Amino acid sequence: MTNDRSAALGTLRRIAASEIRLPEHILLQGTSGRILREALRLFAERGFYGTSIRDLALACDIRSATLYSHYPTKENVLAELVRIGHEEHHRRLTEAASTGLADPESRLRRVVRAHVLAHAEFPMLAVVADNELHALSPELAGPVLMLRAAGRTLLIDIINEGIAAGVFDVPDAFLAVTAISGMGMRVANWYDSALPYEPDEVADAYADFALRITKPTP
Amino acid sequence: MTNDRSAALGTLRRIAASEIRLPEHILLQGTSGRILREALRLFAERGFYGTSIRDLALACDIRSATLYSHYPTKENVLAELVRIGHEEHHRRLTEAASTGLADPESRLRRVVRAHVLAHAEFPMLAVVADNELHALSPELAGPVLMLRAAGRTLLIDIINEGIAAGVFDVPDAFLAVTAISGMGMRVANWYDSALPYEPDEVADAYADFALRITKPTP
DNA sequence: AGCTGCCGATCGATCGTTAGTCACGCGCTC
DNA sequence: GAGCGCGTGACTAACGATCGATCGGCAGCT
Repeated sequence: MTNDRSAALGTLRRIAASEIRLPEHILLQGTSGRILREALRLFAERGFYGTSIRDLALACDIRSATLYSHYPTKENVLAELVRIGHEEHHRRLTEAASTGLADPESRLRRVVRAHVLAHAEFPMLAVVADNELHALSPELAGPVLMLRAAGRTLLIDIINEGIAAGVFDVPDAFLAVTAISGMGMRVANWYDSALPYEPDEVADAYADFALRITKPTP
Repeated sequence: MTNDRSAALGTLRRIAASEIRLPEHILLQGTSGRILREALRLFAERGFYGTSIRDLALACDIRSATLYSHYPTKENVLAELVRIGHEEHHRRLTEAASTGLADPESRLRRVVRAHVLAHAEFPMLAVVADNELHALSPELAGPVLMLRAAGRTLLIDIINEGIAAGVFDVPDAFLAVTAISGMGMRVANWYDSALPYEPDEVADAYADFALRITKPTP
């Protein structure tokens, strides 16, 4: 028995969600789109190395060679997904940070909401972008790493700004950032639209948690 | 160029830590121990499917055939690591929950501390146990799933107990549990002993965050 | 001599990728 | 409008490499 990956399927899911979702502005017409969608699902469930070109082709109901009419390599398919995921996440974060009231509390609430919403609305995309990034070569991952750094900086700045203004009081800003961003990232692993929570509710609750963490305790 | 995974190595780490650590009570003598240690590092950095038997053998400075003198299959090596990780985590959690003051606030603080400590002291073990569990066949993963469920129940019970006693006030107990356990799990990905934080400090800070989340706001 | 731990050689299967071919539909010229 | 060239997208077949796993045998020890 050399390789029976399917034996473990359906029992131990790495991600709860089962619906394939991508941002609406991403065009998914034709075979290229179907490949991207099925790759999203398979990479999220089994990982990049756990999915073969033939697995992906089978899911798309095409032959494996046809994949190469649409994407140069398997790695480029992953790179496309990782890029889409990070760009969507970064777009939402920067918009949340720059729109609306400018006080640290309002900004933090909006940014955490956006962070959590992105992970609840696109769980597969978030799981792939977060956990399969390491499978990319440096040249393909480079642009994405800049987006990640920018997002991290954005959150740190808000926290520090709030501390400086006296509206936040947290023992350690770095640890607060890791906690807030970390709990949001994990949402992608457990959230499922079958749960009795709308993404909006989760985002509101987590934004509340973030403010409880950062605001002064009596 | 069929398969050059090493190209992506050293640049995009899935885990910050680089020190191979296992609980002290685990015997690691001889070749079997070296295999387990190197498998821990490789599975944490590249994933189970991203690590070949020959990669593992090379890291241990033995030939791939020798591996099978110590473990029946590659999957069994992973199963052993996943088992150790979950047992250690569960042992710490149950001990924290049952020792010391019995009020919900004290228990929550101790359990979150234990949860975070386990992830900061053994980041590789936590990453493998959390993210590679899906690569196990159902029969090998079964026992571990029970430990996971027990840990989840433990935290939920403490929260609900605190709510019933009136010392906790949280909009939604389930969401609070996902947030608290989620932020702790992510610690394994970013914590590194080279950072200016001791595991104890992180655990204290996160326990503080958990109580800020659960305690009533003024 | 017998046991233990390790290794070289190799198995069949599967990996990512490529080459070559063929059917279809478009816009072109006559 | 008919015939044609051509790009597109799909296919079959196969490549060399690597996969997980197996086997017999050898060296060193008791």
